[in-house]
Amino acid sequence: MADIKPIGKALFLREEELRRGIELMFFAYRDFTGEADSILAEQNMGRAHHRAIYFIGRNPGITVSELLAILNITKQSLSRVLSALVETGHVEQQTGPEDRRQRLLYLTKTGTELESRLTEVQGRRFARAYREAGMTAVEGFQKVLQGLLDSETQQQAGDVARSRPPRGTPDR
Amino acid sequence: MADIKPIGKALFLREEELRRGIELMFFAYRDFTGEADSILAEQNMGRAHHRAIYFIGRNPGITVSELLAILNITKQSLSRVLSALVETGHVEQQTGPEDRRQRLLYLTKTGTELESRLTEVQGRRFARAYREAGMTAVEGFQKVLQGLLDSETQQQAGDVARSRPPRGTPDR
DNA sequence: GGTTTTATGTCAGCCATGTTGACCTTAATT
DNA sequence: AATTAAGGTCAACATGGCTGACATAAAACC
Repeated sequence: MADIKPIGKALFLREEELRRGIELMFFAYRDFTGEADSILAEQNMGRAHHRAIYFIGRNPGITVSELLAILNITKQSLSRVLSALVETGHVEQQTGPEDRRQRLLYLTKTGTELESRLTEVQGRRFARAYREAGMTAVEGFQKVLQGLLDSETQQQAGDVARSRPPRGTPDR
Repeated sequence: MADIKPIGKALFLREEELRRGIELMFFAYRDFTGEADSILAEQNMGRAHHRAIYFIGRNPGITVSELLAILNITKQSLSRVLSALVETGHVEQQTGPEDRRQRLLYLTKTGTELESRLTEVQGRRFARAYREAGMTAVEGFQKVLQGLLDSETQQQAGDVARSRPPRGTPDR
């Protein structure tokens, strides 16, 4: 910001810098999801299952509507995945105690185990990257990713991080 | 690294920090690709087309094999997309001058225009995020994303950034 | 010079995951 | 009693991965 450079070169640098970001995002996201994808494939699941499991694990007792709001997909798409997860015993649905139309979602033991395994491999990757890059870099990383979000997402993303008060545990 | 904290809390913080990273990656990637996806949808294209266009634009004269190595998909998947792009006049294939089995890939004028448009929207998003976050943050961002890559990808990603010597322009 | 390897293409079919649209049920709210 | 909200279901379609099988042309090798 402080230095004044010849406009031509500044623009060139800027474009290169931006392209570098675009490419890094592509490669990093691919590799970041790759390991989890392999584990999921063993269980005949895909990324969609992973996302559902992840956010249910993060927000026990979340409603379908709330989950839809996080994932930004149609209820039909989510429904397919949820049915499969209930079928395979990874997710449990409980009728809402106050509003009985709602189905509150919880991970079962199996679901929790899978979630841990998946989060662990992804966590390891982050732990390595964070360790190598150092604390300052991590702050910058988070700051930039925050800035890449749509403004509507910035709300949500914060909410997830702040973690809704979980709606009780399923009585079993 | 330097500070010694009660193990319990340190682990809790660590896990929260890692989950924050995982979630930010998910949301940021989704929003980052969202705008481009809309533009592509207008033209009846998807992300796969975008990736091909992007990397051909970045490496004029790239061979199908090289492109496959970057994208990490099967030749059948790429072939489908490339055929479509040739059909719609976004990409041109030229038989390799030295090895005539190769088809060197180039963007046409139309292809270049689309590439610019797509890179521009994504670039704008990055430019905003970079500007808001500041130079130090950007460095950290790049460092962490680098660290998230598979080691094989680290090579490639560097190569793309360093940009192969382009193989001539198509003679028209 | 004949064999093997490489680059590429093509056809067919499968699967996961997104979409839209239509329609239904149940229950809370007004 | 009527409306709204939560949720499900069915059907159909598109995209973009995948595998497997097979074809062709040319380079490279022995």
